[in-house]
Amino acid sequence: MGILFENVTDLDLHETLLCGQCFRWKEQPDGGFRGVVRGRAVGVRTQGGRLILDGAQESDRGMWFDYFDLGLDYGAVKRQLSAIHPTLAEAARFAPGIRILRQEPFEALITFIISQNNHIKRIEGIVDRLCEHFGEPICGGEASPSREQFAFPTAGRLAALSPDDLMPIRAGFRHRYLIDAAQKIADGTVDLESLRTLPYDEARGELMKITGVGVKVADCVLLYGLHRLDGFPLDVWMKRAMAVLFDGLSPSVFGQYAGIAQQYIFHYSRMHPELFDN
DNA sequence: ACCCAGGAAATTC
DNA sequence: GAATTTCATGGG
Repeated sequence: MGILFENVTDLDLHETLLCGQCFRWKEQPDGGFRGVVRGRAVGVRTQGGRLILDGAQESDRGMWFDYFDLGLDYGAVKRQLSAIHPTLAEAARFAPGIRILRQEPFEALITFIISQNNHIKRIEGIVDRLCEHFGEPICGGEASPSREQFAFPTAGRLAALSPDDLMPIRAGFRHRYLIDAAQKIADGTVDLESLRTLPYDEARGELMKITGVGVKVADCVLLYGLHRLDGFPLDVWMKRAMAVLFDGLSPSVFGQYAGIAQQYIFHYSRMHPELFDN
């Protein structure tokens, strides 16, 4: 069981899955990755221009095509972005295989609430514990040599909990934010799917109805969960990068693919922390 | 002991 | 209103 995509370009799994946009893919000793998307546990690897999904069902081909954003020509995007600023061109050359995944909106919401004032390493640990404690165990799919795999928890399941029930995941002051988010999704106060087409500022405003969601987390949810590529999350790394590497330039110059530019710059900055020693 | 982490809420000025 | 403090937790 598996799915094969041929002639895949501009995709490097290491760059795409470990650049800080997602938190559930685990690198394997053979260089592949194992992870869970929309309740499907798979292994993923590349061979030249081939993308191989071990344990995936043929009926999910479209879902995986969308997840890795294979319908967008990232070569063309890079040419367009690289013409805007030489440092952006360099950042894109540094990790030319980054793609913006189409993650589940609710998962993006929860994981980026967890991300606030936190390290990526610790975010991954909290998300793992969240799934192990409150996600449905997955049967079938990719054989799991080490450990059972779990779907990301549903909003309904989390909405029924109280903040103290989250103690085992050790997310600290974020527990009440997570429960508030789950409740507002479960009861329809915030409709994530409607945010795909809403004007950007209105979509952001909807997300900010949730306690614990400010401008930055909202921008991350819109970019990584709803594929709003015009979003440009400004975290501590990006603020430093714009100030130091782009001389205070406004992100608006990056246009409709600003979100992709952001990911090149974020990854480039994180891999070159010495640029900001002062 | 002290500092910071893909921020945002609560408090204070 | 704008600036500062606090919020759990863990690693350096």
